[in-house]
Amino acid sequence: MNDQDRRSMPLFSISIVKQLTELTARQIRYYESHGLIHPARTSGNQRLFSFHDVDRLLEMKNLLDKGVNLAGIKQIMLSEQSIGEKKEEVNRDLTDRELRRHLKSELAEAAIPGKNILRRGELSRFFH
DNA sequence: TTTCTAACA
DNA sequence: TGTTAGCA
Repeated sequence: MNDQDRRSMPLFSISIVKQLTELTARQIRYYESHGLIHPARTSGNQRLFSFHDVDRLLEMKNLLDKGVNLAGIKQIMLSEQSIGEKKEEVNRDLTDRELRRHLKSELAEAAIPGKNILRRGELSRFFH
């Protein structure tokens, strides 16, 4: 089993996620209804969150504390997804120089206190 | 007992 | 977003 499988493994009930993220159940469900997270479901229709879901929620919480609204968060999360895809796509056949150019344009596109994304480590190694 | 959906004095 | 109602 690889890291991706582990990160996307549905493990936590909403009560656990509430404690981990300090968000209310109402908020967590609301964000799901807006497509920001995609928790799995038990046979009884109860949500099961993965590390990946929790991670996204934590990032959203940080943005919320910085005054970003739901619409802004949606864009950030979406652009972060495209960054991940771009990274894989780019790592295959482009030079390091071009990789940086792509990532910077993505961040500029996000046009947000992108420091949050950088601080999480995902991209920090590309900006020394 | 906990979570779910829907709806609003 | 909070909160409540009625289920599963």
